[in-house]
Amino acid sequence: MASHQESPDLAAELRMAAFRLTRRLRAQRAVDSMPDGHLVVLATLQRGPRTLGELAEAERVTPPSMNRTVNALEEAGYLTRTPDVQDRRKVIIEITDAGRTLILETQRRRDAWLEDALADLSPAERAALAAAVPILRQVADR
Amino acid sequence: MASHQESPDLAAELRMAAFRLTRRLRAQRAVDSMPDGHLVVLATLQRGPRTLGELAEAERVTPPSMNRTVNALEEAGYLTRTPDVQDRRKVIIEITDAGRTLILETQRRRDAWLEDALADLSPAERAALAAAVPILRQVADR
DNA sequence: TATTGTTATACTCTATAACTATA
DNA sequence: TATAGTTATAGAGTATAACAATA
Repeated sequence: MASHQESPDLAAELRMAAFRLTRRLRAQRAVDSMPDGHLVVLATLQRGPRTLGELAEAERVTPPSMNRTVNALEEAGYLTRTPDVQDRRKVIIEITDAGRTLILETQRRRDAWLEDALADLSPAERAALAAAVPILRQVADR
Repeated sequence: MASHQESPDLAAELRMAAFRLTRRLRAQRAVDSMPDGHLVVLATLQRGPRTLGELAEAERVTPPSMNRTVNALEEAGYLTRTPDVQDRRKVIIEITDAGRTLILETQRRRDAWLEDALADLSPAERAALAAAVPILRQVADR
């Protein structure tokens, strides 16, 4: 049936495994009431300031929708808005220290759960995962 | 600092790779207007009939919320409700042929995208992924 | 009296359309 | 006239509280 594949169902099995894993990871949050979408925005801002439009495009969400998310995060003190001096139509959105702390705490919790799980594996199994990670990234980024 | 780990950031890297991959996969749907939660319910029903409470618990959602989802899927013809003859408080929810078709089509599309991506890899890379899949599943199910 | 499912109602997140300010 | 951001409004999805039917 399948021609070149070592496992005919590699795609299906990889899909299911990835969905299950992220589902478990998603459940680990620093602030349980905070929606996942908000955390993703903060994670993006951690890599540098963005305009509203850039954030909206990065999350594949409409500008009004992103505006609401940004409003909530601004009110909570996790980011700041500053008008762009070059083009005053634009607004520069930057993460605050509180936002950075929140992100780090969230990632720490998620990784703590995952590290626990990985610690139960044999060294060979961990090596197999480590070998797979760059390939997974390559597939996801293609 | 890290003691036993081959890559100190294996957990963080695996987390990011898994999130990216599922994000891409989630974008592939058979019916674009259908919410992801609805598809997951149908996927559960594909493994056999369930009561409303079982579905709600499986998705970690409240019964009223699941009821709305089930209403929508029933109206669309993707599942049926039948009273339980043993315990008439219960309702047996079963997937229809239309629902099965929808699920298969969705999985086919998602896997088609993934299979395309996997086809670009070398046999060694595919083998590395195939070796990682059961370990990923073990981690996710722990 | 407890359990299963459902209805009523409110809140959150997202979208489209319309508006303001700037280029 | 076009663009960046915002406001107004509406449509999903989920939650809590209250209710009906059955055990």
